Amino acid sequence: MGRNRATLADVARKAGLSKTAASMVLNGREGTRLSAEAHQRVFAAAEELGYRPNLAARSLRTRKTATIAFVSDIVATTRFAGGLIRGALDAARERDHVLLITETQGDATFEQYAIEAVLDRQVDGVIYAAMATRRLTVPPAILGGPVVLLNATSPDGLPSVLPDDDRAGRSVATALLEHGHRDAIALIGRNRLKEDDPEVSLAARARLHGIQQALDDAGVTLLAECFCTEWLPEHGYAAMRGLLNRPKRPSAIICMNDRLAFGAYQALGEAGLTVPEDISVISFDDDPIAAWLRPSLATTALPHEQMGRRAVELLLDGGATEPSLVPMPLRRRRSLAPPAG
Amino acid sequence: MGRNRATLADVARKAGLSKTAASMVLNGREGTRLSAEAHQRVFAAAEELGYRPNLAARSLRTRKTATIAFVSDIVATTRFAGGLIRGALDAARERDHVLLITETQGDATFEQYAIEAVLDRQVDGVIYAAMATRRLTVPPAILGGPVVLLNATSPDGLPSVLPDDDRAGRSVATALLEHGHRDAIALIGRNRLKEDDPEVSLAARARLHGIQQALDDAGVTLLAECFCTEWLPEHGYAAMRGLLNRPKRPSAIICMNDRLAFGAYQALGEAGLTVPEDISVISFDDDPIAAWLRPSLATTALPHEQMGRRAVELLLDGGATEPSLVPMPLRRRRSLAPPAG
DNA sequence: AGTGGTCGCTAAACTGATTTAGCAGAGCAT
DNA sequence: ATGCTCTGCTAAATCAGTTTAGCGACCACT
Repeated sequence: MGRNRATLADVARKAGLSKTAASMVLNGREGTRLSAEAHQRVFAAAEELGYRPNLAARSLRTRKTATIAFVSDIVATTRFAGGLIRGALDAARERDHVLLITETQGDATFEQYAIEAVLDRQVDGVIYAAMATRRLTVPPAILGGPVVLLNATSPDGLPSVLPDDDRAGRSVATALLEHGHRDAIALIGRNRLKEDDPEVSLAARARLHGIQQALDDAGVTLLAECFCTEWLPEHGYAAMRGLLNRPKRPSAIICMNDRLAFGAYQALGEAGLTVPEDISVISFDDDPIAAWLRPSLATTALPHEQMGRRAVELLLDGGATEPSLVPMPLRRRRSLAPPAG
Repeated sequence: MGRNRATLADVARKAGLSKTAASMVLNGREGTRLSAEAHQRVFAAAEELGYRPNLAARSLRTRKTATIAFVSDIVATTRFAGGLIRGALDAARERDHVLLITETQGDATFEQYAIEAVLDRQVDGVIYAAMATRRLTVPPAILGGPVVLLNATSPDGLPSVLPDDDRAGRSVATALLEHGHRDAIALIGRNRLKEDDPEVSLAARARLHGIQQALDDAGVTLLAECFCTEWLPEHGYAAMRGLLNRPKRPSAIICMNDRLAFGAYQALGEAGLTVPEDISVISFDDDPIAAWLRPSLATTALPHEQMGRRAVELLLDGGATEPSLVPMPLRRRRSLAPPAG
């Protein structure tokens, strides 16, 4: 790869100047007194030779690699990761950086390996990303340089980027209230583990909190709350069936994520009920399926790209130490309507 | 990052030997005549200092970085990419390599930039990946070193990795034949553009070919074929509705991908028909939604992890120049049954 | 004439590894 | 005593850049 690339020495020779001069000109160093003509000659030579610096050599001296490590537990390879990586890639490119991606798969040995691998390559900083929004402790090895937590926080007070699930919870509840739903709103996706253990999830608690705040403010209480061991379609399906067996049918459902909502749709369809005429549905994440459902599902979007971008910005430009909360925009879609009759 | 790491010189000093000796011992060089005791001392010193070589320095000398570039048009950030990247990451780790990921977004300027960025970092090879299985021409700049095409082929005869869509087509059709479907099989997702232009898609043509071969072999002809401008749920929905308006109702549907099948499910549900009792459905991709649908959707899985893995293997271990076809396993699920009546 | 300052530029050190060439000493044969 | 080989190790070059220290020429001023 990259055999016979022109070196700085080649450029200098062609320009009839020293390596020093060539280096200074190409780096646009201020305060050097090289003549305008010398500049011309160096630029011309570099251009002609198609010169590109060898970054390995440069970083040996400067201890900068213009490379960021993106270390994740498992996020890099899930459908949720795409946006995070894309945002990070974009922001990195804008700053002339590049991303070295590794995955730990939640395995301590792999994590150790991944971190050594990136540190050996002298990365300028590490973005440590988690698939589920949660609290974690970062491996001490990476604390020697800049670190930003993505979709996670740590007790160390490291800079971090999180989605604003609390406000999302409020938006979701408020959207239902605005449509006139009050005393027949049900919630699918309560989960003690997720709500109580910040190392498992921060989102569940925050979403729930936001929802309850907004309902409290309106003097509304939930008609029912369904607990789910996981947030997968089958659990949403089961929960929805359970709800339909109760005496009072809900006028609206809040699902803790879109997959639950997908399951709820299935149960509603089987029961011969239509969304939103019979029941409104709203949820969280803006998974691609949300837009594919019939009718399309109102939801609050996890701002993955923004988050990835913000992480790079915090890492390279520095920034606040308190968690950086990224808003989750509400996607108003067809699954909302005023309560029937 | 990585300030005050011990250097080889530190190790050598502590071991009371030269850098040369330390380097040779740590690299396990054969044919050197260093004493067993010297080995001990070097290992002990390295261990004690937590020595890790500076790979920038090493690669300056050796021209190897143990780093692979993963350049993709847009694949890195879509739900389809996860598996490709995960497989590549796994295989790379097994070979002590790491992945530098960039995305071109299909934009020539970005592509140019991405390629320069990775070449400047002296990567050992490039995996050039496409989101849609298709033919493309690779930018000449990367031809200076090893290249493997992932989910793509090129006219240059570069090594490439493709899913075996043709065989998948056969599997799909055969699965229906085995269930006894014959003269009432319909196909959703014909698309001239995808079928005829290899720069748009190779999969459509191959899948179709496989399907038709299997049907021809059984002396069966399709009941109907629906053309779709895109392979999204809404198109599957529309196509399915069209099919249900025809005089003879199909006993089974083949969808060219799972999203189309998802749309078909929606139309079937609205029409009050049940899968698989009234109509069997089978498709391609094994998108996560396939398992979430009710009933779960039989499909042929795009072997993303295998493909990513294979790409790294071809790149590092060398290999055949003809396209490497990775089998697409059939996922037998609940959406298949013998025709009604 | 001597001193000092600015201008325009370069030699050489430095980064941390690998690799080539070769040295000192021991052992042995002549 | 001389020459030879083998053993066990090291000095120095090298990779391709950046950075420090400073040199020679020219000018101005006292």
